[in-house]
Amino acid sequence: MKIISYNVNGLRSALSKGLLDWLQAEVPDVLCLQEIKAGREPLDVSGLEALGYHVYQHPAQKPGYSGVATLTRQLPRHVEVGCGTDCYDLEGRVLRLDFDDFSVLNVYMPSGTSSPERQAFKVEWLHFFRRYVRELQAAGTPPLVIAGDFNCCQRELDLHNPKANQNSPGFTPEERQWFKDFLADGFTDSFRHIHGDAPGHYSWWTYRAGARARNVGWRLDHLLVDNTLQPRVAGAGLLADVVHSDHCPAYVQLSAAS
Amino acid sequence: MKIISYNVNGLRSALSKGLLDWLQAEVPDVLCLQEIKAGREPLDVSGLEALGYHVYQHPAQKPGYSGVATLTRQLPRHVEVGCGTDCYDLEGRVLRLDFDDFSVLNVYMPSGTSSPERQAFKVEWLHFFRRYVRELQAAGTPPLVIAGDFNCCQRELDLHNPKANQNSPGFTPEERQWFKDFLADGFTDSFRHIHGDAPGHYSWWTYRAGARARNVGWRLDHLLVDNTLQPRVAGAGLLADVVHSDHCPAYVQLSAAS
DNA sequence: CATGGAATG
DNA sequence: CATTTCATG
Repeated sequence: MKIISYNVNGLRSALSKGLLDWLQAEVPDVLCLQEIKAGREPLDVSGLEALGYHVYQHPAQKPGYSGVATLTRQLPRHVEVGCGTDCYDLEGRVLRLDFDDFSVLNVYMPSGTSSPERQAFKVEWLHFFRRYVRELQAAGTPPLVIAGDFNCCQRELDLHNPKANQNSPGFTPEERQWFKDFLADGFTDSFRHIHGDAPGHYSWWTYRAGARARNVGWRLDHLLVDNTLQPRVAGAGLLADVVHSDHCPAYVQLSAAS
Repeated sequence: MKIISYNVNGLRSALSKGLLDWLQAEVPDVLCLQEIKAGREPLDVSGLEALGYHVYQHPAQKPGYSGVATLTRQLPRHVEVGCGTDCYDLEGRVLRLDFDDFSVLNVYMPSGTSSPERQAFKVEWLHFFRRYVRELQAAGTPPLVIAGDFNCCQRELDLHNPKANQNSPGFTPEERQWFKDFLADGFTDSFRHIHGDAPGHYSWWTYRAGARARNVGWRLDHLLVDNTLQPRVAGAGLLADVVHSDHCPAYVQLSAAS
């Protein structure tokens, strides 16, 4: 059971760069896409469906902005679009697919880089999201795999230049603490579980100044699993040579339920 | 003395498609450009200057919109930027270079295709322009060569489909009458002077539906010369195989003053 | 259909 | 630096 999270920076753009060929070779069971950037017309997902996927979408209200989609080979037993709070759902950030023994929560967290107002919005979102996840657990949702672009990371080894970014959106003390607390609520960072303290593994590089070629990046894309699923984590990693976007895909491999 | 009028649909775009190479081969004495689409920063014209041209510009106020520029090998004895009426000059439509024995008036006339309001604005402009040219003549300006994108034409043989466009902006009865009156004021259409009633010669083709390959076009770009210059018109034509834009260049060749 | 800008990342 | 939509032609 392979689950991939991939911020595609425009699904149409990624498709034009060969996303389908990659998908056909990779064959994930579940693929969580962020920043699909749907327009006013619904996206044409026939190519994805032709590869055997059921496609669920949560586009933003604003054309060309944000939006998530989840693809799955197996039919989910329930699909939940959005999180029930308008100010977030208008931006198309959350999509949950429940399966028998786990649930995949696809999330695109806000970026704080465009303005202090958006950074404040992001921090509010983070606290909302933590509460929201607790509510899902209390409501009996199957154990969660949270797959998405978190737009933040926790540890110094999660970005190339931690010193210069102590107060940059995505690595503020507040966000780092939030991430720590979130994990302490009962989640495992599948990448660190498999790779320990391995440095230099990133999932996003700015397009500017040849950053990707120099591996000047951040690990912003995460697959967090409920601790009850931790024994099933058979593999995890980043597919840094996949280049349809300024992000690369992140994956987790789950062994069958025992 | 070769004078060219060319609506480049974005000077940066045209430069990226090899405008300099063409210019170097063509070597006009004066080149009138329309729709330069300057941004907020001044356009980089160093490549044009390196070919030995003095470059004069009249950009629009709005970045990326309209704007004209005139290039000349010889220094003009006077340069007049704009026409002195704000509502037109904010759109960067007029630039005059006076030489000893003639004057080159570079003009980009408004398009009426985007709305009825803009068509009304265009018709007002046409009447203003006719008066303006009369005033120039009365003020002792040297005999005019009016070079530009007129965004209209007069005769049925100036567009591929006159029947279907009887009321289209650019070929309304009002505009056709205006054109006739304008010529009657003392101007010669250099193209018709040389080519008579030759059909199928156009200077603009919509980018849509492969119109240029099928020569479904309009002759919108004109070099009108003061009738006193008519004896000097040694050649005129359209360079339809020059493809930096949805327009092609139009030229007139003047023999030396006798 | 193409340009150049804007907002967003 | 790249994506998308927008106004304009």
